[in-house]
Amino acid sequence: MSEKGINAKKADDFDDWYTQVILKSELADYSPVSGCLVFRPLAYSIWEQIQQATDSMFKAAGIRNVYFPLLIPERLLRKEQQHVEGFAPEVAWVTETGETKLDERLAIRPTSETIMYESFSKWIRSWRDLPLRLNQWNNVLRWEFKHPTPFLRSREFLWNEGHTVFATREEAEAERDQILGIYKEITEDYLALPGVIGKKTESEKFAGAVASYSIEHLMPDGKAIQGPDFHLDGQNFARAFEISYLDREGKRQFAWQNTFAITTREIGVMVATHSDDRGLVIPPKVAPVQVVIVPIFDVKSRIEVVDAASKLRERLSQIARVHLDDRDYYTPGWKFNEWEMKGIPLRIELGPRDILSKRVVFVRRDSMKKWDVQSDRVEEEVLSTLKDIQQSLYSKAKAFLENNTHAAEDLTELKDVISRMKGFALVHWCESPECEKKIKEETGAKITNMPLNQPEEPGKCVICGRETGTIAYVARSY
RNA sequence: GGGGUCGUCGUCCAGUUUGGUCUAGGAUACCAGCCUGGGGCGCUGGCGAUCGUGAGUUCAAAUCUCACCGACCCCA
Repeated sequence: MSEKGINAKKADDFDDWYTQVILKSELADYSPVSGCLVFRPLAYSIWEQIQQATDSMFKAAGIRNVYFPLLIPERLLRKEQQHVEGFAPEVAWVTETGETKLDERLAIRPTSETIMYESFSKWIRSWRDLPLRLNQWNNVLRWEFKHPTPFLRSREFLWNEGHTVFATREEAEAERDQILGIYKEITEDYLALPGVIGKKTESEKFAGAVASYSIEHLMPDGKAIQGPDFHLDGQNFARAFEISYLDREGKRQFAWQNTFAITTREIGVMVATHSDDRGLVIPPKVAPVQVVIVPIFDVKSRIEVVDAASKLRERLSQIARVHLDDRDYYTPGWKFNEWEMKGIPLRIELGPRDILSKRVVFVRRDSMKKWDVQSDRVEEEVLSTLKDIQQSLYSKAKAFLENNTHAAEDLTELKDVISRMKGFALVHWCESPECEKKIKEETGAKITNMPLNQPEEPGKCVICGRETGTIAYVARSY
């Protein structure tokens, strides 16, 4: 096989395999700037699917889109103490234009809290102005020091950043489950990616937040990676930016705020989770092309076959995103390999023999199963197959997550779970920073998050043995 | 954060150990033509590289030295 194919095995050499899948499927490419990836059409169209699905759910929830500038004046970035400390090392600055040095340097946004909240403080005057629920789809830049990995850790990435403002703490906190519910639906039902939902620890929470929540995925190499997140900001930013309103009694009150995000990292998690040694496997719901029709013809049958394939495409375009590959300078075998590499969920082959017997050949990408379908049943079979692939990818990933989550009672068991079995350990934890730190030192793993539904019965902290009602997920992570 | 491997046509690699044979070789891709077409098919011809960047050593550097940049791997 030529170098077009992937020559690393997912099971043996995960990192090499991951890089090859991304480059060879033409999802993305490296750029001249380290850590800044080129999203090729395939990756970008997957992102558009994620974006459109998420965006319509946000809109249904009453959230509106805005766009704020890329550049943030330094004085704004410095307004919230913990926020600036959290991001300072990773911020890139614009300091001059042409030959002229700027009076005040401008940060390239690592996130937009500070520039948005400057405006919020002007816009919010009365309880009638609340809630204010805004979102923007954009790019952000964080100059990471760890070495970048395509999609999973890049310096520039694309995301949504939701920024909402409420009159009361209760309303703000109620938004949490709504947003996490949307992210859960996107990750599970669209990307076929299961995860564990929970609260981040104090040391891992977002810079400036009161509490952070996340969906954590498990990668095939047994390491956890943070997915979408949601932050309760309390009144921290409201106080720093003077976002206040007059309540019904005419009293001035600080507002309550939240922020939330899903990023292009999900594309990387999706690739890593579902794909195999042949290349990408894309879940049907986010696949830019769900069905590819490959006509098979020789000189004599060419016109007849392409004509039949075009008619089939017309029919199927009513129910699915379908592409007809009628290029005549590649052989069918060549096309099979290409579309498999690119992860298209379902292939339909149509040749002279099929026309005679009024059938077509189906091949599904996830299982590579091949079977005949009668021509008059094609629509029905396409719909049920796509649905089944979507379901099957999720079930497989879910089983992997469950099979790689183990309870650990003490440090010995924890070490065993982390180093030997990989994946998540579920432990009791006394919530002390000392024990959290010790987990990291002793195992190289960290607390990813704490499940929202905590157990009724208390247990003993995995490190110090003190009684505690808190359980937490621990894993090595990206 | 610490350690390691590597950088040569678009891509993957040989050549570096022992400087001269390199006017840098192969495969693949690409272009033209033929042939084919149910798993990356075959044949002929063609295009394609100031050897990552910069300095140094030398009569002579892809090859030796130093610095920088970048990619990848392992560990925390």
